[in-house]
Amino acid sequence: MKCSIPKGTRDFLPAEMARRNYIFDTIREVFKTFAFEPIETPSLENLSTLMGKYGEEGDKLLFKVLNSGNFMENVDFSQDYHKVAPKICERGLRYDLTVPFARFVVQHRDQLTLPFRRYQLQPVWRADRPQKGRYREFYQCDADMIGSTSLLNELELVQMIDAVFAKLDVAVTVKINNRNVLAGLADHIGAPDKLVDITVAIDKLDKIGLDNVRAELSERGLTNEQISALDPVFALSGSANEKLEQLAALFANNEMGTKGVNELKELFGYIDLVKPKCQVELDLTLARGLNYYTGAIFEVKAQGVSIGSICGGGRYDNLTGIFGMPDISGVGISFGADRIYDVLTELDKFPANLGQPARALFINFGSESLPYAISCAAKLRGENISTLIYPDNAKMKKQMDYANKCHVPFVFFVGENEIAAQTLTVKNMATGEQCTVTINEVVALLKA
RNA sequence: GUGGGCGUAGUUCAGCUGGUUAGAGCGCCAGAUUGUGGAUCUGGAGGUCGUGGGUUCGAGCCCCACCUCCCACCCCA
Repeated sequence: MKCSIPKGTRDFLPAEMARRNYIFDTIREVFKTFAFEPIETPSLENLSTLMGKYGEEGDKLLFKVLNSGNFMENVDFSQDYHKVAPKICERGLRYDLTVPFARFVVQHRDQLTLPFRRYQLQPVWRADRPQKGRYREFYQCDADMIGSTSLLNELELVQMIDAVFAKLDVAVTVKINNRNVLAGLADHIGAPDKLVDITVAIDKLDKIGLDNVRAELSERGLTNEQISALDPVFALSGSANEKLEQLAALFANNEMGTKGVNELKELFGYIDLVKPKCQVELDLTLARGLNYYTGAIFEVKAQGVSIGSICGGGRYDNLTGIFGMPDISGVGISFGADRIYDVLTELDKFPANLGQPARALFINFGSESLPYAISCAAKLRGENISTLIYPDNAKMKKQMDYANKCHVPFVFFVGENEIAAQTLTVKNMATGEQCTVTINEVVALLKA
């Protein structure tokens, strides 16, 4: 039988796991530093929890799970599949970590103290067609704060992004926008109902150019007058604060737009104070498709790597409301671990010493010398030094080869000579140097 | 979901206009005086040519379908 795994999923070899864990550990460390607490939620959610939260496209990309048992019972299969699907699939795999988190907050509200900050590192699934940097199963690393509308939260998210990518040594650009500004814009040109169409089209500006954006806006049902009314927005120039001043003037009589501008002004004011290492910019074309965002929206791109965004997020004012707990605002970000992996690979930014399973390997000289090797190995392990005894009395070359391939830095020879003298002969595999020492000297050497 | 490309030993690839027993490098295994690796040399194993149909006297090569992976669109981490 030929074996395989489903399209868009992957196995991870030890060497890959070492690099992946380096990413997860780095992100987790930063989350903890900012006082976030971990939670986990199930892979499966009730489909009713997930449906309708990600827009039309999102619903299509949800993996739905067929009911157990006789799922055909009492179902009229002659009707449209859109109607049949919810009857035979009551559960689905989670699409992101934010919606399940909103559900979690509502469900456990009695046990949570607001404002609540949680982090969550778990896989999500999307029935998308796989591509570069796009998988059907991938990990998101989310940090969200819920129960506070303070823009200090937004600032801290930017600081966390800055900290993570500084640690990973990746140059990134953080793009920030605000849904209220986009809504204000739609309002400004007299097409408040076209908000989604406007944002989707505008979002492609740097990819397809202004003319094509105009064409797409036209296709999406905007009049030429409405489209030209957007021109002042495309013409904005200068620093973030300068753009915001120009925008404020444009929104003089626009409540929604003014709210967005004021929020952005406050946030950029905070950001100026903390002076992040990464590049932070106001990008009025940033839209983000997830339609539960209501305030700030973020997106992070690695400089010099074309792989899409590696981190994204925003504020959602009423996600918990859908589950029966209104007026709770939350804001959060999600790091895409798999894309970050691809970026680090492309940039060759992984530390060289990852994936070293053992610090020490004992050559097996056969049963006579085994008791001594076992006790020496136990001593090293007791000192938290990862140690291996070669399991078989194989040829020396084979054992040395093995040490080489596994990148074991120190190989130990404990045969009859060493046993007689109660010493160990240790070889540094990188330099080839070899010396005979006592077990205590070994511990000091390997811990160094 | 739409469009395009790829698929030959473990791996990276070769394979001429369809024509006998499908090749190479790397890797693997075994040797080169049985307590010393990364070098070299010698020998060896290993392929239902992605899967299933079809065309043909004959198919790795041509045609069709399916699958995988990759690329673009859509959308997104």
